[in-house]
Amino acid sequence: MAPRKQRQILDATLELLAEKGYEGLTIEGVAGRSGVNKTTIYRWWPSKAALLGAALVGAEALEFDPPDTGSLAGDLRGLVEGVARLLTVSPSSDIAVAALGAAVHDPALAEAAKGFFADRFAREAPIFERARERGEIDASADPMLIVDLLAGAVWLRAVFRRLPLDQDFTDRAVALVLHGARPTG
Amino acid sequence: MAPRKQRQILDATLELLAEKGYEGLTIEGVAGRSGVNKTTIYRWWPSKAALLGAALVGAEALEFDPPDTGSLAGDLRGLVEGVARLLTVSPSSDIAVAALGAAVHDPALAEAAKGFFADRFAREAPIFERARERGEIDASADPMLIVDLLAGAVWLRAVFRRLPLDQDFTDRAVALVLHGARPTG
Amino acid sequence: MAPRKQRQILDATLELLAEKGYEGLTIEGVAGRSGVNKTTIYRWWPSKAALLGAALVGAEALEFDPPDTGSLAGDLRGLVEGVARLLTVSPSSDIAVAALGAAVHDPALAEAAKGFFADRFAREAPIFERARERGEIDASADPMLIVDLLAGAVWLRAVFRRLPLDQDFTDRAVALVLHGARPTG
Amino acid sequence: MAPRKQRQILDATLELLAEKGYEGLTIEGVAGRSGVNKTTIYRWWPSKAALLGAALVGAEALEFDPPDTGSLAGDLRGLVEGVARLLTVSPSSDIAVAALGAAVHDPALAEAAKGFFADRFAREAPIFERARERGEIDASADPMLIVDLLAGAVWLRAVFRRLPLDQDFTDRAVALVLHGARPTG
DNA sequence: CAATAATCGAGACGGTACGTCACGTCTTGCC
DNA sequence: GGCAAGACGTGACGTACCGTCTCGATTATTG
Repeated sequence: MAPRKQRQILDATLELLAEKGYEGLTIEGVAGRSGVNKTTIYRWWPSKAALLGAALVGAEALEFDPPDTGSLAGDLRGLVEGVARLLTVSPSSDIAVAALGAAVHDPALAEAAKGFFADRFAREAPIFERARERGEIDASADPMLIVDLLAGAVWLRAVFRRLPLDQDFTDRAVALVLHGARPTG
Repeated sequence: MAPRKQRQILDATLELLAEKGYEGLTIEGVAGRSGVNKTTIYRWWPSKAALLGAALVGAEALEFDPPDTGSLAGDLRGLVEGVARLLTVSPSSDIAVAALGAAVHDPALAEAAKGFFADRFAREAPIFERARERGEIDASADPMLIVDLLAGAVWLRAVFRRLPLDQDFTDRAVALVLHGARPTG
Repeated sequence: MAPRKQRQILDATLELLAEKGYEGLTIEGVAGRSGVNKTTIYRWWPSKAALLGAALVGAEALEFDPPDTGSLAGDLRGLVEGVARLLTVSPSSDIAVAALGAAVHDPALAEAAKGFFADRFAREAPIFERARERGEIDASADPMLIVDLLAGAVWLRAVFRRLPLDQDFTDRAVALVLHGARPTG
Repeated sequence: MAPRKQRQILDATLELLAEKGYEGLTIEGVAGRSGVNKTTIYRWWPSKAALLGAALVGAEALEFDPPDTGSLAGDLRGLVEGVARLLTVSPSSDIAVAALGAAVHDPALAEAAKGFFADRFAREAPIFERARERGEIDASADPMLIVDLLAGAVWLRAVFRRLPLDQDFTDRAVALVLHGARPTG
């Protein structure tokens, strides 16, 4: 009913992904690393993407604790720093960037990515509830838009522009978005 | 001095990328499609990534005309719509998304992506110069931050969240950023 | 534990060797002819030479029945004729000549050739034992020298000089060697 | 009317043959070694075999001085030793063995080999004329048979059996052949 | 001494085979 | 039921040489 060797297989999957990237991640490699026969992997996961998808569920590296600093500005800074860390500091960056990059090519991973972002947002939402209670934003503000603007910019800079993401970037980005989202009147 | 069959090869490369994605793009496939021998391709480009990098240079699908509507709001809406179109409408989306996704895995393509974004930004900069002359933003505004926030959010939604990018999204995103970047006082 | 397609592969190898010679013998050709995949061949034999070596073991064309005519002269004539046939009559000549020619270039085949000649000599030795018992040669005669002189001359004429090997040659060669090896006193 | 770079090309051909054997001898390699363009070689020799054939003509390593010791026995010993040296001592062995081995596979080289042996025999014939004058053999003796027996045995042992060719072998072989060829009565 | 050949270098190409890697499938038998 | 072991077909990889072609550049020689 359930693969006895699941743990070893999924662990090896993430290790190899972090070490060699998505293209270097092979079923045979996972089999070798985890000391399991190749056919065993195929019995449970139909493809590399499915295997990786399963491995990512519950990957500690992608764990995420939403900040709660007492102010929206602080929380948003925390968010940006968290995303920046996720995308630039090993080993989470190896896993996250490779997996998200692969999601572009593969429907199964795309679905996983969608779930990942949905789940994340559910955990980020309280930040905005608290902010609304504190009067830092008004009801019409769009929390998902705000996090997408910030996280998107971080992705773009970290992955595509390959620019360093320093304190200054965080401050400016959060300030701009915050300013744009502050309550009218 | 120069590959005689360059045009055919690079054209076939982009076609196959659009049709089958990055993983489905093979040198042998390009050779077959372009009516050229495999060795001829290897003579000029050392890898799939290098070949794709070369093909992307001057790819019409990635052409980009910065908007000039007379107002910063209009220009930014134009930008967002342009990026959204690039990432969601075939065939440019097939090419752009696959290529950017692959840039995550490959240094050569990462470099190409960096160049692509740098070049794009150079063409977007005049938008902000005009806005400054019109007094829509002040000197301290950071144009690259603005475009990264907007383009990043578009990428996130189009590629990772797989959400539709409608008129409403454009308006809200531009409004927020514009509001946050408007001149103080 | 053992290649399931061994028979088909080795058969095809000998066929192609006979048809196209050693240089025309290719792994891909053998794969095609035997209806087997190239990788399957490489799984079991590391090189063309090793494959051919394996194919030659037990090749019917190289089978050899030592003559037993009742006299040394007759047996030696039988030997010479046998070698001449081996080296001049299809298909054994195609196989034997090509394989021996290739042994010159390849250590693995050289080893196979060595074994072939050693094995042959073991089967020829009884001829000389019988001759000794009959008093046709004395104890000091060197059987291997005798067969090497005869077989060597056949090789030289058949392969290098491309001279016909007729009855007359056989008679003269055997007579000379026999005369030289006859018991003293 | 004649290739200007002939010397360099043919020299390089023999060098490479000696170094890497026949299979390792490539037109591109010869071009590289001799500092000549590949097309220049193809302009003058249609194939590797033709090139090698040309290179072998006048190869010093194959030079041959027929012995003249004053007795047939001595001359034959000289012959055997000469052939043994040719086939076992570098660099002549590298060239001769490789070339003769390749002659098995290629008509052009086979022709060259034929010429080589014919030429050699023409130079060996005087040995037997002198022997006849001295009364060491009678008119019916067949010189070519004698040299083929001896040279053939040397080839067999040196190349196929990989046996050492010592003084003893020479003595025994010559004695046997000589004894068999001595004048009757 | 220039005109005119012969000879060569260079660059680009299609083509065959190489030997390798990873894929995904199947069968058999152990635990 | 889960797994290991082994054999296999398949596609693509990146490489080495093959043999050919075109176009200029360089030599000789000869008129």
